[in-house]
Amino acid sequence: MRPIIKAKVLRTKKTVALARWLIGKHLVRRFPDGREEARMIVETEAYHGERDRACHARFGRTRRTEVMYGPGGVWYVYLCYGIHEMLNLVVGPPDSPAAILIRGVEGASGPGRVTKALAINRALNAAPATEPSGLWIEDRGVRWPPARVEAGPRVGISYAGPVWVAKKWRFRIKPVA
DNA sequence: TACTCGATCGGA
DNA sequence: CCGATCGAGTAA
Repeated sequence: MRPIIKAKVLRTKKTVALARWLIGKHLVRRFPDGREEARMIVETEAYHGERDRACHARFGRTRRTEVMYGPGGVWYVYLCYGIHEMLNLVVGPPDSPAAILIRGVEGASGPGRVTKALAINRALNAAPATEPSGLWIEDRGVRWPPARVEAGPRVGISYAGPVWVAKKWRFRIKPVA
């Protein structure tokens, strides 16, 4: 059996805790030609609820954010700056819009690079992340000590205002100094 | 319909 | 520092 993460975990744990928990898990991609590639997640960011002024759900329920209002365990993929596809994992129970941006995996630092490296685009929006279809997550047993995971402010959200910029909802494995 | 601006990146 | 490049969201 593949160690695929369960949807229940993604719907019950809190958003920020899940963003931290996701570090060390593996993002597994099955390309259209059947080939598979797995990369460890090394950087994430949490976006939680309509109150979070940095979250797309701050405008409420719209065509784009609809997927975030469904149950956790599916992908939310959107286009940013007209160029970059951004990969997010929807988490939480229904009607609780929240998502985690995958900002980095082994060999690809930056959300735009992650999707480019694994050929991910909006065709995967709303697709399940908890079964071996096109893209899913596995727990392959990697455990990083808390001291190796750094929490810091989210990137590129200055429009959200100081209160939300200050939240340390970005997680990444510390570079080996 | 006419704006504005973005959860970024690569090049100058 | 700046341009790319397009669609979501707002205002009208």
